[in-house]
Amino acid sequence: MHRYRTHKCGDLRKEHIGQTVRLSGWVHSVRDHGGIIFIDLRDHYGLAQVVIDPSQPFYKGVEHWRVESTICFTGKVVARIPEAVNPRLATGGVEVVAEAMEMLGEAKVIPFQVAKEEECNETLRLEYRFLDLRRQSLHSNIILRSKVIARIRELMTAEGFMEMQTPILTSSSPEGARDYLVPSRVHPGKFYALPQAPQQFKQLLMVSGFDRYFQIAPCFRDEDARADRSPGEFYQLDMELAFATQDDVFEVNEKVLHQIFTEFSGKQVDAPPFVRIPYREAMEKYGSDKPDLRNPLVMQDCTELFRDSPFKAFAGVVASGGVVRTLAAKGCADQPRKFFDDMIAYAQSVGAKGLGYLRWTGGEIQSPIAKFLAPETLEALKALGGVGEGDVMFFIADQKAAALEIGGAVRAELGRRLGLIDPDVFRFCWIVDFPMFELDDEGKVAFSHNPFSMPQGGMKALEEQDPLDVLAYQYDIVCNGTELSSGAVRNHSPELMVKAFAIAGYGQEVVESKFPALHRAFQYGAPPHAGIAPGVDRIVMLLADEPNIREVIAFPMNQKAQDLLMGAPGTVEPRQLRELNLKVDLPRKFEQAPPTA
RNA sequence: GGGGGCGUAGCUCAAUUGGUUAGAGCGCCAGCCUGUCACGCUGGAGGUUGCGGGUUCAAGUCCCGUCGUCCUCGCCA
Repeated sequence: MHRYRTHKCGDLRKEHIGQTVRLSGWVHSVRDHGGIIFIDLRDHYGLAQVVIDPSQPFYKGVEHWRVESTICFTGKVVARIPEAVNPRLATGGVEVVAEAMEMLGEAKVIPFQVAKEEECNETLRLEYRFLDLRRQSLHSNIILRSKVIARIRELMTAEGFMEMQTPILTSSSPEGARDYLVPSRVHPGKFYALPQAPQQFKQLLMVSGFDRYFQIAPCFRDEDARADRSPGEFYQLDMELAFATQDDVFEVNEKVLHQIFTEFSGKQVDAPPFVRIPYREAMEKYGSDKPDLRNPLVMQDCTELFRDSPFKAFAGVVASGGVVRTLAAKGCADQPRKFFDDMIAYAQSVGAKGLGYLRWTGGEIQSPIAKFLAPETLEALKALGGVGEGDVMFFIADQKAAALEIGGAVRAELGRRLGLIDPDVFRFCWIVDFPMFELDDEGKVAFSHNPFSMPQGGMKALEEQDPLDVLAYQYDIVCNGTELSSGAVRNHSPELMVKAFAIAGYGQEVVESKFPALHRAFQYGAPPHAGIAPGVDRIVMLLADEPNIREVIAFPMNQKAQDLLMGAPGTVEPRQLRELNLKVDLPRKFEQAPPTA
């Protein structure tokens, strides 16, 4: 008989009746009836009920076992009497009558319950992550993550992609997020950087003649956390395709993502091809470059209807170069006054000066602004919004960029409050045609996304167009309002690269010194190539229906980028610093070494 | 770095306008109980109300500061 187990706890069925089995697992719950004790023994696979009779020599000790201890039982599988069958348990038809037991690992009193999943403060959960991971919801999220990644590997391989590794210790890149740095012992004063993404390596693999690359790639960025952004590190399904167009990238991703989302959720998933929305159109209609398409509301322009309006609040905005945008919400005219007051307060909280509205209810128009509007204006608005009795139109007047942003926020809030978001579907879209350049804070032309993207129109566009009008073959994929990834057709021409950098204010020497590998490689026969890198954590988050990314990561850091279980980051020995030729020079605030976790 | 929420027993939470000895459920400890499966019943222990200061006859409650945590803005080529 195996030292620890002949079966898994979740295995036992009626067919095992009569067999002597050995099980090992955690004490999930103890039900002590004085004359008989029931123990639910739990492992990764399930629960089994073990019965301990008072005649057993170990009976006395069992009463004092703490839950979450690990124990090995040997005993006979018997059928439960009909009244004692538990239909909620896969193993509920049988139980194990213990004949021998061995304590494998005793548990202290646990700081929060594992068997009963009640809310618990997150600091404690992170300090005792190994206990939290035993709990069913987190445990099953991590199982889901493993299955999703395994399936992604199968699907990508079937599409002809090769999984390849790229370095973790690499060089710091000048653009993008802050790097995590690793000091070099061999080269005093020099540093490696952890890759923010394997971007340049995967492009080099294309130049190296590999045709289709993918990797479940760790990415390291020293940026502050959000609910959907884990600090420090995260994983991408990184991929790159040689001799490929934007459509080739879309086709593969639509196929793989549709398959994954269909297989691992009960929700309805958009069928390929996914909707493609130009960036500027997305901003105009949804006020966002990651619209949630489950929300049916769409912004419309009604600036001209207010240009000469007696409603000075709006006409004044228009006269000063601003715009008026409207959102038509069907069937919410009978919402209570509080609803409209709350919407106005919400709009103001996101920067609006106000929020106008028209309600078609009781055969008339109820609105604080209706009296300022001519009958023909009201008719024109009604026609524009396609509204009628029972409907409402909301209005935002501001300078264009602000109006779009506020309108986007109001659109999302209306969707939430009015229950317009179908929770049982995954709606995908591609946002395409991002601008190549934008103005930075100082009003200078800068890359708006990725300096490696191919400008649409090539050299001719770079030479002849206003840089701010040049579009890039740059795209995002969005699911239910979550940005899963950015990608691009890459700029594989050294001349185009130098020209693009020149427009952003960098000389050729900058390209050569900051991106020596790509600049050199592209001069020796580079294939046109394109790629993308959907976020694995976010995919699993959507599939698990979790609002927080930590719920799909086994060992996440807290918002301040600390690992409370391992105590990272921590101090190191002076010897280690000397070896690296490093001296720590703390700001006054930290002169007393902060206590480590 | 900025804004907001939260911080009361091991855990989750309650405590009227500032007013008696800060309570409950779960957990823990002890006892009882032979068919439970969130077992049940009885009893018990457990509190610097995050920390420091202030206002007040009186502070968990109000004010100031500080720390922790979460959400968010900045940031995320």
